[in-house]
Amino acid sequence: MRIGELAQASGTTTKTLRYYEQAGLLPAPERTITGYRDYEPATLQRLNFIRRGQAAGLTLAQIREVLHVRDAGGAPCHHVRELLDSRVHQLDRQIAHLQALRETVTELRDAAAEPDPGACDPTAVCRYL
Amino acid sequence: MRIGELAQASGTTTKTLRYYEQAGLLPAPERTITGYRDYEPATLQRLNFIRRGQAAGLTLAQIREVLHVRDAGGAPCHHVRELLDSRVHQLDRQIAHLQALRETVTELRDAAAEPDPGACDPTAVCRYL
DNA sequence: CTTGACCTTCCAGTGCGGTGGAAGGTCAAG
DNA sequence: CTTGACCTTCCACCGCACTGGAAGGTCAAG
Repeated sequence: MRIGELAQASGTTTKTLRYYEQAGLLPAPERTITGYRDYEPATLQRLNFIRRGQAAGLTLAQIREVLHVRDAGGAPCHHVRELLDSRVHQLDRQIAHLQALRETVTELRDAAAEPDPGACDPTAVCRYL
Repeated sequence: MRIGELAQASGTTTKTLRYYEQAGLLPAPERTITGYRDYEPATLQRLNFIRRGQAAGLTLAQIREVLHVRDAGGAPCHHVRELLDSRVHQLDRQIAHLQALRETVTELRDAAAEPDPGACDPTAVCRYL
């Protein structure tokens, strides 16, 4: 299949597919006599995998590592589990951080809800922040 | 005060201070005869405000707007309240999104905790993601 | 034979908040 | 007078995941 076809089938763009190739996420496909990329249908599975990885918040670099393990003939299960595990911990930290921030910002906003411009010191810019 | 002094007093770098000036967050300071930047001490308050804004997750562009309101002689209380309010809503959305993602990723990780490489289809790369 | 959709490569830019480094001027201490 | 810390401008680069556009080749339909 040609690149436009694959792009449509996978819900992405030709630009992105060429970028993935250059970034080592997709292997360089066969070419037609005239130089057009000619993808195997299985590439669609690979792109779906990439999308699932992205949906889980993995970086393309992490996804690429998994793909390379698979391409080298290995079973990346263990590697994937580790990635997911560290991702869960990262999410826990992010969530905790955002929740604490939400507390702080909410307090600031409530304090600013009934402003008293007269009490402000212009050199401090705004006492509500 | 010179730029290095201000950088140390504010806990940032000379690079960042010049960047803030170029970005419109700091006004161009006086210069000594030899061209050195000569900051007023009040600039420290301004930098503290910028840091508080950043700590609340505001972008430099948003902080700049507040500063410009203040520089124009206005009281930015109302503007600040709106910013903080929209920031709270944004945080709510981010937290909800990350929590849902955490659920999904946790499930994936648990499924991958006892892997069965034999059941995998290499063309799908990894069935645990 | 032309039109228009598709493909190719290559280079450059996006947003965000800086950071790095080169080439050169200034200042205080010794 | 020299040394070393500090300052100046300017231009370029970081990560991340693309995106835009120019200049040109290919293909099928009409």
